[in-house]
Parts: sequence; structure tokens; C-alpha cells
Amino acid sequence: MGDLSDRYDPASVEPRWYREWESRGYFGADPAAAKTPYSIVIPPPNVTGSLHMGHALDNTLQDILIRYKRMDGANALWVPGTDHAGIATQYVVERQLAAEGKTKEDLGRAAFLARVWQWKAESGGTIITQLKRLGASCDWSRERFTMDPGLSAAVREVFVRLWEEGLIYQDDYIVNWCPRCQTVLSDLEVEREERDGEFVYIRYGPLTLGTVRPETKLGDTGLAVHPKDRRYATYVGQTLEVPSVQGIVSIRVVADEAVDPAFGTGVIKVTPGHDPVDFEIGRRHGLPVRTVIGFDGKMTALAGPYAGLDRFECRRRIIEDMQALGLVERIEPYRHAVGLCYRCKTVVEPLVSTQWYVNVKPMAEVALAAVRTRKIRIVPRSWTRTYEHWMKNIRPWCVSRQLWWGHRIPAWYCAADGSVHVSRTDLSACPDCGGAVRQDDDVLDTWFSSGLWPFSTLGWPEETSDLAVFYPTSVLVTGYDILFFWVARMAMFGLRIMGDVPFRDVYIHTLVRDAEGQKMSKTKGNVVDPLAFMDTYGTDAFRFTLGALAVPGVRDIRIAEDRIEGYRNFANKIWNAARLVLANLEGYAPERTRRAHLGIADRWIRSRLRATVKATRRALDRYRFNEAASIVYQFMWHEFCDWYLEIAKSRLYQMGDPVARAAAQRTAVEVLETTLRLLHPFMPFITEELWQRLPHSGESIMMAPYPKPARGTHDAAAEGEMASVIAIVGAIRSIRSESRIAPGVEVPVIIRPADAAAAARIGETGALIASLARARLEVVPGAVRPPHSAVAVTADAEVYVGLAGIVDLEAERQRLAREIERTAREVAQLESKLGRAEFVERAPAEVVERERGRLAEQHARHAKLATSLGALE
RNA sequence: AGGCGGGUAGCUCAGCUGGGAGAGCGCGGCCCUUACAAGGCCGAGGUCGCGGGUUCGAUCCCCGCCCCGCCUACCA
Repeated sequence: MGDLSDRYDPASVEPRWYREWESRGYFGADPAAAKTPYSIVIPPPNVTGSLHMGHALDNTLQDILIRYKRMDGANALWVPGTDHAGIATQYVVERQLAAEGKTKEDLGRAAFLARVWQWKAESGGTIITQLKRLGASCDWSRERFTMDPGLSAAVREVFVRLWEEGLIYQDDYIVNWCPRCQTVLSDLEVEREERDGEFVYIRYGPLTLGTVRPETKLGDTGLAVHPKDRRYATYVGQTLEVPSVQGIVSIRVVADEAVDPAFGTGVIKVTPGHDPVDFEIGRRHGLPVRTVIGFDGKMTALAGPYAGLDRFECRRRIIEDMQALGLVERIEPYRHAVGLCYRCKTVVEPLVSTQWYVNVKPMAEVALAAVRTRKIRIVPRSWTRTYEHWMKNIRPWCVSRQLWWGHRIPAWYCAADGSVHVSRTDLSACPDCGGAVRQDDDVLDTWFSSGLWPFSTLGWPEETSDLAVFYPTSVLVTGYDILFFWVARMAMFGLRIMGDVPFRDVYIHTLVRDAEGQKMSKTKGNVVDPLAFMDTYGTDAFRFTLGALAVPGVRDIRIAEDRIEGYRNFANKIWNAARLVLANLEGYAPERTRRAHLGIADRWIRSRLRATVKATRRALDRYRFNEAASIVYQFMWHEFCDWYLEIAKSRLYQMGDPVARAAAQRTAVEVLETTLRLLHPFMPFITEELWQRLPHSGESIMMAPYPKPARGTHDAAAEGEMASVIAIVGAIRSIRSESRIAPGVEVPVIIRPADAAAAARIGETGALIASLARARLEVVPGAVRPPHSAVAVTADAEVYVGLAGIVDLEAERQRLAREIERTAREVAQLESKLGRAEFVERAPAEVVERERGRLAEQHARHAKLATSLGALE
């Protein structure tokens, strides 16, 4: 085939094959198929988002697994889909409106939602197209969206059930409020950031206390000290009349364990309306909530003269006013953590309001047990601790959001009798009194619907065959950043609703950082676009890079461009190896060759292939993507290309010896074809393109069987002989290189085998050695070093390279001296080790034996080299 | 504060149950040898953070320390 260019051009191959696979229906799974099910649900990306590095890694790994299992005979299903991403999507559309000078209130709820749906229609296809570009073999006929009718029905069903079971309830509680987004945030949605602030010591009559939030003083309804703090015992229970910016105020002193007597003055002010700890203290002691900061982040009417001020402006003003009144004892600089909205980074305001909660505690216990009993296996296992810690300390999950985009809470309020009704169907009248009802304005936290993803996508609450066959899913692949947000919630919901784990394995991978190890973010401007990498280096090279970087561990990986370039070169290497093979297939007739015709190299590469197949499968089975990648890489490049093809070339060109040629052809084709299948999950496109051109059976590599270790191909003898060849050839090449012998010049070489067995081996492989080392070879048992020759010693031979007229005596002396020194060090080390009685007595016999063998070998080597050096004169 | 993880070749990192220190890139030398210069061959380069301990033997296990990350947290 002379029509292959000498460079692999991904752009001309990739789109063609993806279309082909898709149109032939290879991605689809059939629940009725009589095969072992293997299923994955995609972590749904934001519907209006675009592919970033994290997605690329996540989905490449999933595709590797699903392609591997599909080839390996499983009924493989990969369910794709997208998430409505409530707050994120709403935020984007709100910004679009702002650019037009409008707000969502200007549009009203219905029109705003229409606008979001429109935006979804416009941009929702982007990420799907990009996933296809990546080669993701998802079953697109099963694509889902969290706000599809079916999935919305699942959300409502779960909400109602949990309500009926008393696990969902409403509560007046202190929440994390984002004054900018105008919504409550779950604890997980609040980011912590260290900031410099001021610690202000304020006088409260006889007591002094420190605070970083003096403006909340206006909402104080108590003071608290530790119950065992003797300093303040006399004040506990008293109501103090203290001067303040609002005149004399009455304030009660309570004793509470939450106070740390060693911090500050040991006295705290209690502001139940604006601090979570204070809220709890207030509840314990019956202190009233006094809300002085509103949902807009401004001071309320209760703040008296400060009403209407921004909370931070109020802080400055109140400090000044207190200083004027002599109420400030001192101010110290103070660094502390503030809570920020994960979306817009606005400082979160703790506020009391009515919200919907899920009592996750009982579900968490079950989900915790599932991991402990290994019904869910977390890989790598180190994440189980983190998971356990979180599950054990879990608090009620606030699920209502004051947003418009999302699943509206299925609760209706009756204006007439004040009753609340949670219902599977929309209500138009109060079931109790028939009065008018109004649905709750809020929507559910995005993670509520994604928590149902493993079963809602398979059709639940309908009893579908998909659900019966593919649930629980086989593995969930995701980054550690959403272990709590998502993985833990799926575990809880799956066990509660389905009565079974949502997935058997969870493979947690790391995050992708830039080359400097920085987290990628739009604001930092260091976001690298995976599409650009695919354009420049090809999708296969990019995927292979991600696979090779996917180390089991918690250390984040850096995307390094030179690495991708290296694997681009790898793709090119494969391409050219295939070119060589394809160009020499004329008259290929595998049925006419027999095992007996196979040469050493043929047997060797087949034996190595077997080991490679075994190791690759083992690595993939354990989610060691990097190992699998490196094993195949090593084999393909450094064994198949560097040695086998180099050796096979001469036979492939040898039209005069059809038997030898056929054996080489057959081996080259079979090994290459198998390696392509082995590589396919990592590099789907190039492997398909080449596989199609090679002799093969079946219509596509992606539906061909994944290689299994071929029986009868393990060949210790051939591996031993090739190891000997490689060592001798390496020794000769090394001498050639150091002695500056031009590559074209043939050198005379005399080989002295170490023993009869070695002589036999080298007798078999002599011609091979000669051609690989460009040598005129003589095998002479008991040979002495000829004059003007350089010497090398391998495990089973002494090698004399004749350098008459070329050899530089002094250079050779130095080379030998270095070699001898190295060997002597080795010998000394081994001798001291073996000289210790404890080692010989207590180490396992095989270890001692191996060390003895090595010593003998090095000893002999040392002696031979020393002799040679002596003979140099 | 607690938890987790990292410190191995110039750079980025592997090193799975303790027993010969590896890869890629980079670097130096020689080669455009008809599959591939996105290539071939040869080579240099490491006190495995520091100090103890366990062990016949430690990059690996234990303790302490020094740096660097990350996550969780109601010290106002």
C-alpha cells in the first residue's frame, strides 16, 4: 500500500470513523442481549457548558473502560446526558439580560424560563458535539437531561416519598445566604477564604468582648460565657443594662459550652440572627432572633439609624460611633476565614429563613455502611476515609433554592387554612378546604436531581428493562471535587430509593491543572482548551496522554504539552510501523506458514505480546490507566518497532525465501493487529484506520474481541535467546559508538561463548547479531582476545570487536577501566551482602540464590575484563 | 485546629504486597541506513527532604522534624 503518507494525519481520519461507528449503531446497547451487562452513567456536564480538561480526562477514562468491556464481550452501556445546573445556568442568562439592561424580574418567571430554555436549545449541543469529537462511544439514543419530563417525574416522586417518610421537612433555620444571587446556599456551596480583618474589643458594661463583625452588634440578644469560667460566673443569668450605640440596652448573660474561654476575653456576644453558632446558642437558651441585615445585604429597619446601609459600610460607621462613645477598648488586626458564594464570590450572610431540608442522617448511615462493607468500592481506596468523615459528620441538607431555573418544589400553600401540601400531581385547590393554593416559589438544589441520575436515566420510576439489566451501574468515574456534592448523594438516594447501591465501583480521579500546577480558571486566564490540543496533536494522542497521566492517587496532574507531543509521535510511530508491514504483504498467505517456520524473533515477539496482553488487562481491571498505557507503549515502540520489525525487515524484503518471508509477514501482521486491538480503547481512531487496512476479520476494530493471552505463545527459550542477542548487539553498538565507527562500516567480531549452552544459543542467533550490529561474526569457543580489539562482556559471551587500524589504545584502556571499576563496585556490594550471615540465614532462599547468581556473573565479568585490560599491551 | 497527600535524574512524574533506582521530555555524541528526523543508535545524570527506629535488608513500614499543596471546621 503505497497510498499512506509518511505522517499520520488525524484530521483526515477521525471524523470519518466516528460517523461510521455511530451510523452502524455500535454505541447502542440492548437490554435483551445475552451478555454480561456493564454500564456507566456519565457525570452530566452543565448543559450550556463546553468541554474543559476535566471533562476530557473524565470521559476519556470512561470511554477507555467502556470500549475495553464492549470489545471484551460485555453488554456495554454508557448513558450520556447533561445537567440543568440551576444556579450556574441561571447566572449566565441573568448576565446576558444584564447586558441588555434587563433583569429577570423585568421578564417575569415564565418569560425568563423560556429564555433559559432558548439558551439551552442554542448552546446545549456544544458539549455533546465535543464529546463526540473526543471519541466518546456513548449510547446517544439514551441521552438524558435532568429536566426531561421523565427525570422531572423521578425528582417529584423522590421528593414526595421522602416527605411522606418524614425525611423532608421545612424549618426556620440559619442558612448561608448569597445577597447577590438572592438564594440560599448549601454548606458545600460556601467557599472559605482567609481574609484580613479587624478584631474589635467592645465594652458591654462590665464585660468586654471581641468580634470581627461589630455591625451584628445591633442584632445581639445575649452574651455568653463558658459554664466553667469562674471569671464570669457571677454574671450568668443576669440581665445587664449596657450603654450602646442605640442607647442603653438590656442583655442577658448565658453559659454555653460553645464558648472557648481561652479565646479572646472568653465572652461572646450572641447574635442568633446572623451567626450559625449564635443561632444554636440562642435556641438552647431561648434568646430571640433579631434580624438587622436583610436579604439584600443592607441593614434593616431594626438597625435604627443604620437602616439602609450596606453591611460593610455599617461596620465602618458603627466602629467610629462606638469609638466616639468610648465603647471600643482596642482593635487588633485579625486574619480569619470568611464564607463566599462559590458562584459569585460574594461574602455569604448567615440569615434565618424558612427552607426545605432533607434529613440525610439515616441515609448517610446506610451509604457509609455500603462503603465499609465494600458493596461500593472506592478506588483509590484512600478516598474512603474522606468519604467516611463526611458521612459521619453530615448535617441536614438544605435543598430549596430561591432560583427560577430548576425543579420547582412540589409543595402548595393554602391561603385560606394555611396548610401545606406536597403532591405528586399539581394542585389547583386545597385538598382540605378547597381554597386557593399557591405553589412554593423555590426550586430544588441541582444536586437533588443529579443524585438520582444512575436510576432516573434508566427510566425510574417506570419499571424499565434498562433498569432491570443495567442497575446498579458497574463503575462511576469522576473527579474528587464532587465526591460529596454528587457521589455521596447518589449513594444515599440509590440505597434509599432503589434499595441497592447505584454503582459497584467508584473511580475517583484527580483534577487537571495547568503546566505550572495552577488550578485552571477563567478568571486566571490559564484555561487550556482540549479542543485545541485535539486539533494540534490529534485526538488519539490527546487521549493517550490523559490515560498515561491518570495515576491512581490524589495528586493532581499537570497537563504538559511536550507530553502530548511525545504521544503524537507515538501515533506516528504506529502509523509507520503499519506502513512497513502493509508495504510488504504481497503474496501474504498465512495458511501456508506453520509454527515450525517461525524464527527466534517471531517466537520472541509473540511471547512478549502474550505478556503485554496479560499485563495490560490486569492494569485496566484495576483502573491503572497509566500502567496500561505505558505497557502498551513500551511494547509497541521498544519491542515491536525497535527490535522485531528491524529484524523482520530483512526477511520481509527477501522475495527469494518465501517460507521465511511468510513467517515474518504472518507474525508482523498478527502481532500488529493484536496490538492495535489492545490499544484501541486508548486510541480509537488510528487503530481503526490501520486495522481496516490490515488483514482482519469483522467489520470494525471496536467490535472485535479484546486480546486475550494467546495459549502456547509463552516461550521462555525464545525470550532467553533474544535477551542474549539484545545484550550482545548492545555491547557491540556501544563499542562502535564510543570508537567512532561509521554506521555503514562492517566490523569483524569474535564471540567467545561462556559455555556450551551459550555456544548453542549464539550459533542459532549469530546471523541475527551480525546483521543488527553490522558485524562479520565468528563464534570461537575459547578464543583469546585478538590484538587491536575492543572487548565487552555479556552474561553469556565475551565479545571482541576488531578495530585494526582504528582502535585508539588509550581510549580503549580508559573505557575498560571504567567498566572494570563499575563491575568491581557491584561485586563488592554483593560480596558484603552475601558475607553477612544474617542475610544468608534469614532472607528467603530465592533472594539469596538470585544474589549469588548475580555475584557469580559480575565476578566472571570482572575477571574477563581485567584479563582483557592486561592483554591490551 | 483536624484530616489527607506530596518532597525520587535539569523538568514533569512512575515505582503495585520491603530484596537489582525507572519513564517521558530535556541534555551530549554519531547517523537523512528505502516504515518513521514527529526517526535510529550510543551516552551523561540521582546522599530517593532531614534525623532516628524496626528489619538480615528500607525510596517503600513506624516515630519526630523541615518545607509544599489540598480538603474539612461554628474559635466569635
